[in-house]
Amino acid sequence: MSSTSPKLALFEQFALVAKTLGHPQRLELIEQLGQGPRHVDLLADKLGLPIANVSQHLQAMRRAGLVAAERQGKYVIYRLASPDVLAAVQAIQQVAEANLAEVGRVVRGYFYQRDCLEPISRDELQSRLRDGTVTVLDVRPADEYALGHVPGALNVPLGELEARLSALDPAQEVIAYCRGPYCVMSFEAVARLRQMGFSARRLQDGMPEWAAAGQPVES
Amino acid sequence: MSSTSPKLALFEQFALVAKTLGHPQRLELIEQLGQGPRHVDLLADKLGLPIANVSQHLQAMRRAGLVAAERQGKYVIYRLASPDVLAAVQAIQQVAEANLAEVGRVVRGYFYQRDCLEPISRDELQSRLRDGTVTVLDVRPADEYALGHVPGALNVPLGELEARLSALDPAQEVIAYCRGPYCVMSFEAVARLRQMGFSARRLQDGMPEWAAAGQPVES
DNA sequence: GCGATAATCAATAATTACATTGAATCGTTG
DNA sequence: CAACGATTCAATGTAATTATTGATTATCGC
Repeated sequence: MSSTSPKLALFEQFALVAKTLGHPQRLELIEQLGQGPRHVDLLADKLGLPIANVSQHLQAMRRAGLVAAERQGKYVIYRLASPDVLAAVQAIQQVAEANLAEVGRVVRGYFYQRDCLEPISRDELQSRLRDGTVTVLDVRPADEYALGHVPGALNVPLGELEARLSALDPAQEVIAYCRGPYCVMSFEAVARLRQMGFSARRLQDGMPEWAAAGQPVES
Repeated sequence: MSSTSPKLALFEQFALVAKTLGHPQRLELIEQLGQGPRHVDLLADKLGLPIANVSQHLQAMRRAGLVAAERQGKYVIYRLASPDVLAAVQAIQQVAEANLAEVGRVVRGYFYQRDCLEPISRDELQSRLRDGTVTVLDVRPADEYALGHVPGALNVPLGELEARLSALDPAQEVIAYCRGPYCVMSFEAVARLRQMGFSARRLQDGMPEWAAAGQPVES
């Protein structure tokens, strides 16, 4: 009566995708890969995990159709299999934020407490970039900046923020961004900048989403 | 330097959501709940699983913020925690369909082979319903029809299709729908109707998506 | 209150997922 | 072609998931 065999086969494949997403460090890998293709060593370094472990996670994700790999010289470069992957992760985050009490608590308590202002949208930033009325700050580590950033953005990693304040024009609004909606770095940067008397705001989401939205990337 | 503690806590919650989605029969439960709230017994019956098993799956999903439960008399009624849940499942299905060879094969081979025509969109069906120029067929089992269906739709379960052909006006186009994009029933119905000389098409997706899109539901 | 029905809980055994270790490939570079 | 670096593979023990069973709680109708 109902469809049994092909349907189960499909659902098992869907489940494989979801199950493979169901691991915090694999989500972190996706966050990294969302910023651009990376090789295994670098990813292992970023996550602070043994290389073999990361390699196995990446292979599991490859089997689930989440990432793709390509050999380049002695490196194996991994990248997201398609932009759909980021969309799926975002959809899951949305469910968690809406329905899991703890997530809501952390997000509202730890994140938004430090930033009562609305973030600036990607489109708005684009147009203000053309006008030249903003300073854009990429507060990620230097290597992530090097692999792709918003055109014209200055790379000022969080740790160097205070030391490099003098490079900023106090008259211009500062827009900070980092890895994505659940990365605290841009929140932290905005909070500190405001304390210093700057007019500062966050960019909506972060780098992976900027690239995924088809905005230009400079490297 | 980077955010460690609150971020890991968040990612673990996200992973919990994804991991909980990573089970074929839990996806089936979500498909059922996407059609409307249900109690445990009925769900167990639909899936052909022991009640205790379904109950445990439902509780796991409740812990992950996917479903919500409410006691009504001696029944416990479960429902999707939010429409986001369907969106997340769809995003995962999209990843699977795009990047997993086997899924693409099954979908194209088993499903689309039987339906070379484009499905009709929800909005188009709405407007043609107002004009009265279509017959809408709900080919799901009677009990699922009873719990909510497209206004004006006739309930003709697949098994009874041939027996009830006479009730259809051969001059009108027939639109069939069932549980969703990966349910074969409407494909099957359309194929048989065409063989009988009817002009038949599928509705895009199915009931859960119809309801999730805010379209009217009759019960 | 007493059965009857709906659902959950508790305990188990089987399976699967995971991190870790050290060895084995693969490609480059001297 | 040998040595090296990047990655994968294979094997291990541990932990987490899962289905199943039977017992237990909650609610209704009488």
